[in-house]
Amino acid sequence: MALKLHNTLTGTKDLFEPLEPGHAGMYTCGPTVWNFAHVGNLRAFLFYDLLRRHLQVVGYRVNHVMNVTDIDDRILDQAMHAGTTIGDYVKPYLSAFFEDMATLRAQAAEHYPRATEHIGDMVAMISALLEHGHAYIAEGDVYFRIASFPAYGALSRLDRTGLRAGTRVAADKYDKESVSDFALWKKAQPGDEQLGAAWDAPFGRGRPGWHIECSAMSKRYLGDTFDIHCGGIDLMFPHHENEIAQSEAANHQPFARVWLHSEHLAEAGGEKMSKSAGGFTTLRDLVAGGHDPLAVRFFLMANAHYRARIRLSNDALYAAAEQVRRLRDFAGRVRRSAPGPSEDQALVQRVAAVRAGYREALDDDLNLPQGIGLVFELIREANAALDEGRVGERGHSELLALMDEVDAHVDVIGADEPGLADEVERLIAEREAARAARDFARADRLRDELRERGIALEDSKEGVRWKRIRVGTE
RNA sequence: GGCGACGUAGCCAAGUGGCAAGGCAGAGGUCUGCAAAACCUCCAUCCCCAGUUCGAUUCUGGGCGUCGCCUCCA
Repeated sequence: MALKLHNTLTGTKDLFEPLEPGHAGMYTCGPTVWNFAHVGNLRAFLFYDLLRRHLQVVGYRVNHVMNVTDIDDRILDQAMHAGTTIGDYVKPYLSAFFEDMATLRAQAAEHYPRATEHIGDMVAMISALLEHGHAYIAEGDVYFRIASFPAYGALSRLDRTGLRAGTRVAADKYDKESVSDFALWKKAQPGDEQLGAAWDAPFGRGRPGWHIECSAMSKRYLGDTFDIHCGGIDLMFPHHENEIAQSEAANHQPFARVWLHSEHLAEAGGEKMSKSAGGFTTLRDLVAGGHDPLAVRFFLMANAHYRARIRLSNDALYAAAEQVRRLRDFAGRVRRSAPGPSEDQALVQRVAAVRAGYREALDDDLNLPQGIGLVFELIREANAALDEGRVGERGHSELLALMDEVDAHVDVIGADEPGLADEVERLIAEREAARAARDFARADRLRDELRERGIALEDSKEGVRWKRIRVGTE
């Protein structure tokens, strides 16, 4: 079965057909590095990760561009308060972003263009828009003329005539021709020079509006028309709508062919997580709270479908940690077990069926939760078969293949185990000696000590196994 | 006010016009020196009311509830 993706433009799940056979170009709206990314941001970024990984699984060579917005109003405000330049202000948050992505095991994109490094591309595009009457200058600012782009609104299906005669919109600037026209370029303000936030342009010194960066940078790295554009659902309007208008008006070519939007992560109370709405949770908060980053990754990626809203909660995170543990325990068990003498043909067929079902679920608009459900069901059956020695050569290799396929997306199974410290090894040996001497009190004491240090032991016929566990109580 | 989404067990969640995946938590059991892991068993009239249908959780209409977008936002 071929890959189907839910395209916001059509509103349906459509067969994915790339412009160029075997290649997939994707542009994903990245972070604004004015602060740490919150878990809701990270959910979107892990959705991108799932998409790029599955495109690779299907066989595409992926060219993934993820922009970094390093200039916007919030950054300007913060830099001004901090008495520094936007470049310096942004630095720690930029590295924090890459650290978080690494902690969550997100694959690196092929390009991470920064807005401030592509001002020239933006200026060129704005100039083209001005030339063709799609933009106009008003008191030094440049606006996009929405009236010049009749197709505006196709993505979000927003009826602009129903716009509320709003307080905020009207209170904006009234030198715009229409309230919906948006800024492409903002005239330099007195403080902007010190912040390092002003550039020369034929239409006056200033700084870019927010939307233009994505149009300019996607063009630079992927061309006028490209395969996939992703973002959080809140970017659909107006950001993505504006991108389409700018790009298609400037390039006279269709923009992104497929639009994918991921749903929000909500706070425990059910409300959308965002800075303006109050508190927000970062990955660092969760890790400090004792949560395993792998559990966070699994929760954000596999707990629910990307187009379903999810709520962040400790319980959900603990449940995810258990699922990760179960996957890892099972994969480890298969890996270390030698194929048994007898082969349960029914099991072999079951594994093959689950492999196919898993792939089919992912091909169906990246339905990882469904695929994972199939896998867990099989794990129970396979564990039983392993208990009874019914897994032969075929079953063994089928199971290994399945777990590799699962890990190609979730990437929590092969995540490195830290090496066993010499001291821990010594303690295990000591405990074994105590057990052999039937000094169980001493053996249990040693096991408890290790547990307190995050090492859990499992006695089995093949010997003592150890693994890392979450330390402390919740 | 306009547009839209969602409501499945204590919690998270997939899904389908025909006996309701999966995970977590819980109860009982097998195994174990004790544990852990694993396995077995148990745990849902799919928000309410109408309609269409042989049959609806799934389709249609209405209601109630939750949330999102319309304004910076992943």
